[in-house]
Amino acid sequence: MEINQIIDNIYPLTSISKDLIKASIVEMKFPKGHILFKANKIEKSIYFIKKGIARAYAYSDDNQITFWFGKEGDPIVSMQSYVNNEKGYEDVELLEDCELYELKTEQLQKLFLEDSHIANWGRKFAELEIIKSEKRLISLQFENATQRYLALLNNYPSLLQRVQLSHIASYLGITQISLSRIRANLK
Amino acid sequence: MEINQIIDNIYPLTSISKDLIKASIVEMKFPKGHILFKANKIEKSIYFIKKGIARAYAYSDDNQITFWFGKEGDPIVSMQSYVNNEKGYEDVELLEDCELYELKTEQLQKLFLEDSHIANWGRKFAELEIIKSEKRLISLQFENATQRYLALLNNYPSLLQRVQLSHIASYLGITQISLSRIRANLK
DNA sequence: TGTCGTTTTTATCATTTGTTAAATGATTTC
DNA sequence: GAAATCATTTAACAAATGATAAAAACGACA
Repeated sequence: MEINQIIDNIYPLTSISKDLIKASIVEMKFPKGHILFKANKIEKSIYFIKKGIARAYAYSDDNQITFWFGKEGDPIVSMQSYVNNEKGYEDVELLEDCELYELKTEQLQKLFLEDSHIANWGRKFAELEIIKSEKRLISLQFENATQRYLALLNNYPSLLQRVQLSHIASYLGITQISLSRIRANLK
Repeated sequence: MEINQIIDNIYPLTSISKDLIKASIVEMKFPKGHILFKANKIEKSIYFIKKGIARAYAYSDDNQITFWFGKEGDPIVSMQSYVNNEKGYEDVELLEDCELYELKTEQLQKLFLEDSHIANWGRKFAELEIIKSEKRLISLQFENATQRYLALLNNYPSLLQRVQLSHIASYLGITQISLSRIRANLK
């Protein structure tokens, strides 16, 4: 997805303000498997996915637990870094060859203070992330694993073709074996 | 908690901007048991808790499931209404006699467009809500019920004295009976 | 204090999910 | 195309949680 559309989908901006954001954006390519964010590090940039797919995970004991997937158009953000300038707890791994738009947090923070439209764009950006997070939370608390699996496929039909089941199981909060059982029961 | 402190804790504002927000705020009192938000309704206001405690819940089949607690200093927001001007899915019930600060969303939206400092305040407000939501999500996905119970008590020591165990169990994503077992095992 | 209604705990059994191990399938590499 | 590696499924048993019912504890209040 192109950067103009990504920016506009968040909040409509005049072309002047949009150009200010775009002037701070650099396009980058990374291969499948690249680790974009490392846990326990303050991330200095946020990204938008032009092409490809990514996951965020953290460790619980020795297990990687995936808690986020991002696809074309989605932002990649370590919220702890972005909001509080603190170390994040997650790795972000690219699951396909990716084309990304990089935006340095420091530059964005400057724009927030210099341009009130961009401040409102940043507000909307955060608000939309809350909605996503809240939906996911409700899904985890209200639905059982089977319902969550079906809902995920519904929201994201190509996920099965693009991502290993072990990552999906982990995202759903169950073991891969349990997901296998669920899939077997659905047949 | 007083409104000045609540506003400042989110993002520091000049007294001019802060006064603009405060001019739109009305203090209100409601008795224990009052239903502040009703599901399937567009909520026109957000609130801040001066004194008291509240919970948000939604129905799953016939069961109320509590997914949020708010105490002194916390905002009460139906995010679907606040962000998208759409119907919320939750009721909010006051669990004690409450003193609240009411802020009409429409007035706040105006302030966002008129005052860039307030726009940044609104951005920070949203960003802090993301952090809360993300922490809760991680807790639900990474921790078992016992760990979640202990973490909740840790973050919120007075909760046990102020809220029924049935609400806490529901918030933890387990039945009250299961919470009883967990508590018995901890002794 | 004693009763009533509500909240919390305990007990029993069924169901779901986790754990470990092994078998099957799919993909890569030489 | 055979071997090696990785992903997925199946099986058997253990542990955690849910459902239902009943008992115990607690609180409000006459």
